[in-house]
Amino acid sequence: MLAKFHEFGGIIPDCPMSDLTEAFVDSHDFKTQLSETAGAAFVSEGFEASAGRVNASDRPDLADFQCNGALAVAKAAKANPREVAGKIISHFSADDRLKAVDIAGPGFLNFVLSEDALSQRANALASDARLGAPKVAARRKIIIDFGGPNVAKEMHIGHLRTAVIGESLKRVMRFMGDEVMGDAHFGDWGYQMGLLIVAVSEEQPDLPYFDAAFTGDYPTEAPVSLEDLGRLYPATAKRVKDGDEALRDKAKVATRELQHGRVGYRALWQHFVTVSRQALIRDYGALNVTFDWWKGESDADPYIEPMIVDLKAKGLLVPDQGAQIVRVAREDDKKDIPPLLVVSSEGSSMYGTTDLATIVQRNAEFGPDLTLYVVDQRQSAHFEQVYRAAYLAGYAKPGQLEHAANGTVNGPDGTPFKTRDGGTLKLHDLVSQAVEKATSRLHEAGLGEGLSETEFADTAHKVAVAALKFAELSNHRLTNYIFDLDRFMSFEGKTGPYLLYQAVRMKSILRKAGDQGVSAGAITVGEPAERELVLLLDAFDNALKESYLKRAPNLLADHVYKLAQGFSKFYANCPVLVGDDAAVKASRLGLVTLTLKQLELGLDLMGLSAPEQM
RNA sequence: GCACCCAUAGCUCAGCUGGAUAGAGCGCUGCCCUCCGAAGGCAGAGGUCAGAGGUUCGAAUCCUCUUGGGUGCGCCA
Repeated sequence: MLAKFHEFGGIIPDCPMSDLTEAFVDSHDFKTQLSETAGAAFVSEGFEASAGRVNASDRPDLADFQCNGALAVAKAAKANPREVAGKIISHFSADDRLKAVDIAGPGFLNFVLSEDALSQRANALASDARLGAPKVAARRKIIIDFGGPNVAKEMHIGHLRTAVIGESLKRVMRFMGDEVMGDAHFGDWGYQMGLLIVAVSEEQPDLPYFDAAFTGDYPTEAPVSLEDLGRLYPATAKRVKDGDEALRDKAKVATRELQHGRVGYRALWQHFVTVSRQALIRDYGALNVTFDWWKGESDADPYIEPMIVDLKAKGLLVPDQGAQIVRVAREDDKKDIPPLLVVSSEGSSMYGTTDLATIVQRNAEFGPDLTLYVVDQRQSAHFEQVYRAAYLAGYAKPGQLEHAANGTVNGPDGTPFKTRDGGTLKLHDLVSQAVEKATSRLHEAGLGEGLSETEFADTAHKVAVAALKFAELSNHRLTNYIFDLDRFMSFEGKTGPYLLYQAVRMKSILRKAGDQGVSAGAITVGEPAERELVLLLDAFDNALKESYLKRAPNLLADHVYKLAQGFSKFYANCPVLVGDDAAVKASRLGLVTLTLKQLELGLDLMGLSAPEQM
C-alpha cells in the first residue's frame, strides 16, 4: 500500500483527452448498405443523407426493409412525400440487390431483397470470422465498474442484476474492439469495516489484532468464516440502528484507525477481505462472471491524501459543519444537489471519497476513455455528485463517467425480493436451487440419459445458468422486474433453455451429417424460412451496435432469441439431411453451420454456453 | 416538500430517431411426430398503450397536467 503511494508520488495525473466517438466500421449488413445508397440518393436530390435511414420492415408481409425518410424530408420542404419517394426510388431502379422496390402508403419506400443477394450475404457471413459483427471505429479504453459487492454482506439476489448485465456489456464492448476491464470494485473500506472489527472484538476480545502493543506476527488463519461475517454485520448494524450510540462511536473510531493504518486492524481486515473474496469468486464464477480486476475501495486509499491536497489547491474543498466538502450544485439545477462529503467530521473517508479517489486511481493506472458504472439506479444521485466533483476537479471530462443504471429485482408480490421467511435469498443458494430444478427437469424429460455423470452435471449447470441469466438479460436493464424462479425454469417459450435446445438440435444435425459424410456447401436461399433466417443472421450487426450504444444487452438477447426462433421454424419446414438433392443438403447444412456459429457467439456475449447434448 | 424512474393483452415483459394492421412468451382454444431431438412448429381468441389536453399530415413514443406505483434527497454504502 505504501509502496503504491510512493510510486504514485502524490501527483494527480490528467484524465485522458478523449474525444473518441462511438462509431462503427466493417458493417456489411443490408440495413447499412441500403441506408448508404438511400442516403446518397437523398443527397443527390438535395436532402439530408440522414433521411436515407433504412430499417427492417414493420410489415414483413410487404417488404424486408423500409425507408421513411421521404415523409420527414417532405414535411420540412413542404413537398408531397410520394413525389419525393418517387425521386428516391429512381436511384434503386437498377439495383440488383433488390427483387422489388416500391412506394407504399403515404410515402414509405419498401425494399424486397433478391434471393441472390440473400444467398451472397449468407455466404459472406459464413466466411466471416466475426460472423457479421461490426467493429468500433476507434478503440477505447473502458472500465466496467460492478459497483461493489460488499465484504460485510454476502452476495444476494440483488447482485445478480449488475453481475449479469455488466458481464454481458463487458463481453460485447470487448468483442466490438474496445479494451475493456471489469472491476469488481469491492466494498471493503467504509464504516461497515469498523463495525465488523468491533463486532469481532466483542466476540473474541483476546485476539492479538486488538492489542495495540502487540508486536509479533498475526495469525495466518482467519478468525472468522464467511458465515460469521454474514451473521455479525446485520446483527451489529441493527444494534446501532436501535440506538446503541456507544457501539456506533466505537465503530467510527475503529474505522478511522483502520483507515489511518493501525496494523492490527489492517491485519484483521485483510482476513475479512480474503474470506469474502473467496466467496465472491465462487458465486460469480458459478454464473460465468469474471473480473479483470479485483480492486476494492481500499485500493483507492493511497490516492485520497494527495487528492485532498489537490482539491484544496483547486479551491474546491471547503470546511462545512466540521466536515470537508466539495459543492457541486449549479445555478440551473432543478433540484438540490447536496455537496460531496470528502472528509467526515470524524476524519474518515466516505464512499464518495473513495469513489472520487478511485477515478484518480484509474487515471493513474489505466487512463480510461470511459467508465461505466453498472449499478443500481438508486445510486444515481450519489454518482451525480461524484461525477460533478470529478469534472470540477478535472479528473474526467463530461461524458467519460456514465451510470448505466439498473432496476431492482422484485418478488412475485412486486416488492423487493424476499424468501418465504422474509430474508434475502443468497446468490449461492439461488444458483443451487436453479441447478436442482434443471436436474430434475432434465430427468423428467428423459433428456441427457446417455451422458456421463460429469457431463450431466455440466449440462444441468449450463441449463440453470442459461435460465437465470437469460431471464435477467431479456429485460431492459432499468426495468424493476419480478423474479420468479419457477417461471424462469419452466423451459418453455422465451427462455435460456430454449436457446440451448436450439443450439443442441443444430449440433445434433451436424453430428449426423458428419456420420453420413455430408458436408456444408455454398448457401442458396430458396424457401421462405431460409429467407427469414438469413435476414435474421444479417441483423446481428445492428443488434450489436444498438446493444453497445444503449448499454442494453436485452437487445442482444432479443436478437439471439429471434435467431433461435428463426432456426426452429427453418428446422420444421426445411429438412436438412432427409432429401435427395445434394446441393440443397449442402446449402442447408451450410446455413445450419452458420446459424450455430452466430448463436453460440451470441450466447457467449451473454456469458452463456450450450452443451453438446441435453 | 423537492427530484428522478415507471404505468402497454388475464400474467410477465419488448417496442429502434414520431410512421402502415402495437409485438413476444406464459396461460387459454384448436391442429402437427411411420420424416434430422415435440424443451418444438402452425393457427386462433385476447389491447380506450393509466386518464386528459397539446404539437404533428401522423403519437405507445415528444410537451403539459391529473391519477396511481417505485426510488432518492450531508457525515451507512
